[in-house]
Amino acid sequence: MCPRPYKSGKRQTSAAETRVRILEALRKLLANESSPSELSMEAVAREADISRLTIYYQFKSRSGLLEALYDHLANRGNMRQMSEAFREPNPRTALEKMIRTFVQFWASDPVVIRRLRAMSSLDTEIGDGIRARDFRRVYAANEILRRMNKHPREKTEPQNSSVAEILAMLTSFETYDALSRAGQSNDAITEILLKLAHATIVS
Amino acid sequence: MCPRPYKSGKRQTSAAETRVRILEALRKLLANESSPSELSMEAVAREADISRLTIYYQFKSRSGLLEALYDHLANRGNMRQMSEAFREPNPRTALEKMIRTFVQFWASDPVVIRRLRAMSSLDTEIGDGIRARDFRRVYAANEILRRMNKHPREKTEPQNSSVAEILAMLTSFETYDALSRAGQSNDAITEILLKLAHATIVS
DNA sequence: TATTAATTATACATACTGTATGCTTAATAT
DNA sequence: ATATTAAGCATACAGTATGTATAATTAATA
Repeated sequence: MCPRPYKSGKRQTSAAETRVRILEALRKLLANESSPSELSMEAVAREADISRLTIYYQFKSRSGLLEALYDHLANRGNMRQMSEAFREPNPRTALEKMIRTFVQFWASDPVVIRRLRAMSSLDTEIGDGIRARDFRRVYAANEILRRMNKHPREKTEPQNSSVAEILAMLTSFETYDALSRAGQSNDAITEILLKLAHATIVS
Repeated sequence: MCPRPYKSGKRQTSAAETRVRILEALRKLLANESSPSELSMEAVAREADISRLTIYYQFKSRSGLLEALYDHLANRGNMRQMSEAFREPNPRTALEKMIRTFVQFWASDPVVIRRLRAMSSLDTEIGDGIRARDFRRVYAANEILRRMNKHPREKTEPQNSSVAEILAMLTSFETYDALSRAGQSNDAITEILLKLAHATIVS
């Protein structure tokens, strides 16, 4: 009857390790080209060498598991570099760093990201979380444009208000994926995006 | 024991009508925003007011049904305009017509196309068919570039060989969808793509 | 020593895919 | 006119998936 908090300790650490092991198992299965939609909770549990019910215990549902994977991927890819890009005083350099950061991130695990995003298009639960993260690129681009003074407070010109959205589109996974699947190297993609971004902001 | 061909007649016509009714039912279910992944063969059968087994009879499997939908959508959207773009003698006008054609097509049923493409990313059976159709845009862009004499036989410059792939990326559904979801109108998207395409071919 | 978090085992309800078998009906061929 | 066939449907079944309920186990913590 007495509530005992159990703030932290080995148990929490152990549980966190379990979560990572589950997420890594999921990532491994999704990365396997040969198994496209053979993604069952039981398969993930087998791969992680734990019980199927532990997944439900740690991540409420299938959707919860997949949503957690997106943040896990952001930690694996170097998405922390984005804060570095924001600290960059020169806005043009900031834009360049933003482009390079996202190319590197999308390239870190394209197959997994592609499939995860595909599932999010079919499941609103996951979809909302990913769309919110996608919108951060619009915000980041807007911030950079504001610093360039190319984007004053007055939004009279509709041409200008769409620039951030175009930059967000250019730095999207889908843009990277289309060019990557066409055989372009990551460096080549970066160059292409830098040029297109430049053409966008000077127009 | 005697083989009787049964070439054509009312039965084939009736079967064709059934196929269309099934495809339209599937399209309606996929277009319904509220039902994301509640897409079962039984639901399609109910919507089409036929038996579930008729779907398997007409389209071998679930994958077969979804693959058939893509061609069905191409007929509904005005994809026949692409041949018109090809007959255009002026290559710049041809590129413009290509962009307008695809914007119109993607806009014809974006929710259905998005989900269908998402499923194709998870199912190799459907995925191959859609990737083959996507590649037609690279071919079309290459043809237009060839007519512009911007793309001679010698492929010494890697810069030039990637132009067609960039144009194919710009006319992709994902590019349209990113801009459309950001709130851009179809006309605005067309203008944006025309500018980006222009910036690509003059670089 | 009692309590609790984390994990597991067993079982179950529900739903979906795909196949097998056979039946019906209307169109078609001889 | 009669046999044949395509199209569609009813029932049943096997296999697999998600998610929940219940209870048991183990190790960490109060």
